[in-house]
Amino acid sequence: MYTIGQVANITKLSVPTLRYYDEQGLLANIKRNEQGNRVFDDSDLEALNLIDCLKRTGLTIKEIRDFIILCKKGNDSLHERLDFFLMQEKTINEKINQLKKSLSLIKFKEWYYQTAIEHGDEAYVANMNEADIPDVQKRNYIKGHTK
Amino acid sequence: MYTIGQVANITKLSVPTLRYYDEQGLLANIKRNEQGNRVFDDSDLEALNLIDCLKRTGLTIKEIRDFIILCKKGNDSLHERLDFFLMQEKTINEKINQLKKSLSLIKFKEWYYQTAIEHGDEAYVANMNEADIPDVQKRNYIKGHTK
DNA sequence: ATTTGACCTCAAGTTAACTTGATGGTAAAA
DNA sequence: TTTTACCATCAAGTTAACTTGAGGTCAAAT
Repeated sequence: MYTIGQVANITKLSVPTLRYYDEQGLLANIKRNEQGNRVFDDSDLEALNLIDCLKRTGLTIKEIRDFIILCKKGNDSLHERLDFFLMQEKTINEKINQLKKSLSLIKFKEWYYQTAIEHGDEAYVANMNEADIPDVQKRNYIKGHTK
Repeated sequence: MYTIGQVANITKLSVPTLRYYDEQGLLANIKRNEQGNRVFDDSDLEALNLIDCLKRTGLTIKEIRDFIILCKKGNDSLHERLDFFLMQEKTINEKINQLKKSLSLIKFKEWYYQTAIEHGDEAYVANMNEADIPDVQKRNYIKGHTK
C-alpha cells in the first residue's frame, strides 16, 4: 500500500501527473481510504509500468485508456488484447530499426567531424572525393539516407 | 532543385511544416527565386534528413536550431559539434535499450494472452503459480519491470 | 494551539509542434 | 480570359500532456 507521494518517488512521475493519469482513466482500480486519499498497491505499480512502456511505443493517453477499457470487458476481449500487443511489438521493432538507422547517420557524422578536426578544417571532409570515404562510413551515410 | 511541394512529397512532411522549419531556422541556407518562392536543393534534403534523425532521438526544434547555429560558426565549433553527436549516440543507445526492455514486457503480455486464450479464461494465467511461468517469460516480465 | 506537510478538487495556464484560415501574387491550362 | 494550381505571408487556432494556482481537509509535530 502506497500513498500518491510514495508512488511518485518510485515511478519518478510527479504527483499531479499521477492524478492526471487517474482522471484520464489509466488507473482503473485505484482505491481510496476514509479520507478520500488514493491508495496504490502493487498492481497499480504494474499498471504504471505498462503505461510507461506503452507511452514509449508512441501510444497516446487516449489509446492507452482504450486498452484499459478493453481489459475491463473480461474474457470476451482476450483476442483483441493479444492483437493489441502483437501490434505494439511491430511498432516497437519498427522504432528500433529507425533508431538504428539514425545511429548510422550519427556515426557518419562522428567520423566526419573527427576527420575534420584532424585536418583542422571542415572543408577537407566536406569536399572529399567519395572514393576516399571509408566504406564503413559510406555505408552508414547511405543507410541513414535511404528510406 | 525542388519546389516546396516536391520536397513535401519526398519527405512526407507537409508544406506548412516545411515552412515552419524554415521560420524556425532549421533550414539555414534555403534559396529563393525571383518570385520569392523557396528553392530547395540536395543539401537541403540532407539537412531535412538530419532533422528527422535528431527529432527521433528526442531533440526539440529549439535544440536542433542551436546545432545549426553551431554549424554556422565554422571551424571553431568542430569539437562542439563532434561532442554533440557523441551525446546523441548515447541518447539513441539508451532509447534502443529502453525499447528492448519494453519489447520484453510486450512479449510477456503476448504469452499471457495466448495462454489465457488457450484456456478460455484470463484467471487461469492471472492466478498462475509463479513456478509454472516459463523461464523465458519470467525473464521478460522481470526485465520489463526492473529499473 | 497552531503550524506543517501531505493529501484533495477544480479551473486555468503552459509549451511544443504543428495546422488552419484569410488574403494575395504569378503562371500555365481550359 | 478566367479558372486552376502552386507559391507566399501573417495571425490565429489546435492538441496533447502536463503544470500551476487557489482554496480546503486532516493528522501529526512544535
